[in-house]
Parts: sequence; structure tokens; C-alpha cells
Amino acid sequence: MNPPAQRAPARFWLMKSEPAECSIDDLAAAPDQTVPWIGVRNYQARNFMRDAMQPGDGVLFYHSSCAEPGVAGLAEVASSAYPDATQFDPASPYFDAKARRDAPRWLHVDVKLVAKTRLLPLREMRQRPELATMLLLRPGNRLSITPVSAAEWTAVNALLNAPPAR
DNA sequence: GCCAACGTTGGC
DNA sequence: GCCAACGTTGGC
Repeated sequence: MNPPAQRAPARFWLMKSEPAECSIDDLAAAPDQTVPWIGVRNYQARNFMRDAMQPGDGVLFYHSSCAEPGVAGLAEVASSAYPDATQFDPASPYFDAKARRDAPRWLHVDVKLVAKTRLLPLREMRQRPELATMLLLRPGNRLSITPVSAAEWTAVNALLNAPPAR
């Protein structure tokens, strides 16, 4: 008899969201606790979604451009990539006049809540040697989606379960 | 509001 | 293909 299909090794990601746009509480309140990750307009971030993400991948949900930037919860990739409808909508801030319906430029995945956690502040992340390799912490990093290694994922989860640093 | 670090654009 | 100008991100 056949063994069950082997699941591809899980991958992990950090995804930035401005809480004024979509916070962890907004994600928790969304239907099915799932939101479409619309509005990505950076090719590298798009390519991660298009080429590398798989449903079930782990996501660190990160609050950016706010008073307390940091990881605010855990989520998972809930779909494969599909065209971002806002690129075709002239009324949307994400409208892209060069996008064509028969050749969409911008894609996105759906993201589903796994758990709201304590806020792990960026400030605290910078103090942790075990997180020093994270792309998020690299000077000048602006990518809204970055891959996270298994070791980084484990380390962040440990910190999320630990009491806040003083 | 400042500014560093990029990414994108467009002239050539 | 080069590269300067410009725009954006995002912490501080």
C-alpha cells in the first residue's frame, strides 16, 4: 500500500502589514479569519508569493509603520497565488495602469489567522542574537515579505511564548 | 519630519 | 546597458 503523500517541507515567512490597514485584530475579525493579501507592488515580494509560497506555510504577522512595530501574531498561507483585482480598479490606490487582464502583473495569496500573540517588538528582536540573521533586521530592509528560516521561526515562537523583555 | 536604503523609470 | 533622478518604505 502507498504511504500517505509526503507534504513538502514547511516554509516560513514574515509578512508586514500596517495595522491602520489590516491589524492582527482585523485579521481575527475577518470572515473565516482570512484576508486576501492585496496591494503588494514589489516584484520580489510578488515572486515569493507566486513561486515559493504554499498553503500551510507559517507566517509571522508583523505590524509596520506604527507606534509599536513588531510581530503581532501567527498566521498561515491559505491559498496559492491568484491575480490581485485591485490592479484593474482605477478607484483603488493599488491601481496599475500597465496591468492587463489577460496578463496580470500582481498576485497575492490569502492569509489565515493561527493565533494572536503578545507583541514582540522590533526593539526586542534587535536585542536577540538568535534573530540576528533575520532579513527583517538588515539595515535598509524594505521588503514587505521575507523568508524566515526554520531556526528563526522556532526562535521567534519561543520569544512569543516567553514573558516580554524588560 | 528626517533620512538611509533601495527599487523603478527613462533618457541616452 | 548605464546611471541619475525620483519615489517609496519604514524606523526613529
